[in-house]
Amino acid sequence: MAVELDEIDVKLLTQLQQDADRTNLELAELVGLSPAATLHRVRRLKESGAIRIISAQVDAAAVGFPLTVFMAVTTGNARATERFEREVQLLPQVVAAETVAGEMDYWVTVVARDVEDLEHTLTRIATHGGGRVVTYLRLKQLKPPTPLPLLPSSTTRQRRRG
Amino acid sequence: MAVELDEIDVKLLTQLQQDADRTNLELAELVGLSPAATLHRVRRLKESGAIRIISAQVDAAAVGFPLTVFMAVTTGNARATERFEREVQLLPQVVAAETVAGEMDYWVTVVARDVEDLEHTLTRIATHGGGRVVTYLRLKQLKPPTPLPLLPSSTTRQRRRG
DNA sequence: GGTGAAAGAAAAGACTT
DNA sequence: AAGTCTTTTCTTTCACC
Repeated sequence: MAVELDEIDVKLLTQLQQDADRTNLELAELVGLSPAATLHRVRRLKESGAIRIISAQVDAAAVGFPLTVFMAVTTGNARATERFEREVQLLPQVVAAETVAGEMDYWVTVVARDVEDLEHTLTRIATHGGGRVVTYLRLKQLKPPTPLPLLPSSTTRQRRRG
Repeated sequence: MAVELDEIDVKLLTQLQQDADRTNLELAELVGLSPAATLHRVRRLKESGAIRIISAQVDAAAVGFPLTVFMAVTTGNARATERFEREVQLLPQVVAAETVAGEMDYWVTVVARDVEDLEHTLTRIATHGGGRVVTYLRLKQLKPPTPLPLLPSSTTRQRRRG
């Protein structure tokens, strides 16, 4: 919790997570601040690292990747782990990967143009350090990415539940 | 594959996925086009649905959510499924959820301020339709979200592998 | 940290190729 | 579709509160 947020910061972050494709003027109006102050705030949020990047969310299916597969992966020994981590970085079809603690060791997101493409990527992973591999074919978004349930940093510890 | 892309579209989408916080002028220079043409292209990509939204990627840990947990969930009967889907929509700590085909039925992303907060959310899910629930605590990003490995839509079917 | 105004930059539109 | 030019609008900075 490195960054302190007041109510306006929370509003700004919530708005920007939903749609960052707005002019500073619109944003200022939305949060009830002057354009100049809004600009300052947003810059501060970027510099502080609260906002990592602004990026375009591309519809994978619309641009030729109708298949998205999530994979839970375990690796055996240190050698396999190393191979696996390298392979994940190299394969462009792997669009995200996380290290996790639990029943499995990694969570990997793969996109594919077709079943053949998919099979190729899964095989590569299975034969490059992947031990147990469980795959899940993404069917649909039940809840699309939602803004974080932010709260202002109160001096007296905040606590609220949804 | 609803949207046809040429080489410049691919460049634009790749750039915008990495950083959409640039002026149209900079973007135009990057892809080697005039500002007006670039503006047209980007608008077209938004209208066609290739670009879903432009959004701020917020660092959850930096703004008070040090814990991210992925959950694989199965629901039993139709009644449990309905309860579960409703709960997922209601809980603000659930920041994303997907329907998947495979060993489990859902993939859910949860953020939490602390272990207590997390326990609360996991219990809510487990007691609202969640059948078998497997949780994975996110440790670190192995491969941060990467642009899709886009290719221009050639008339003769394109095919390339990484 | 905020406001308001003025200068500079970028986006939007019309026209040409 | 793309380039250039002009108009309109937004962004940015600065002086002040």
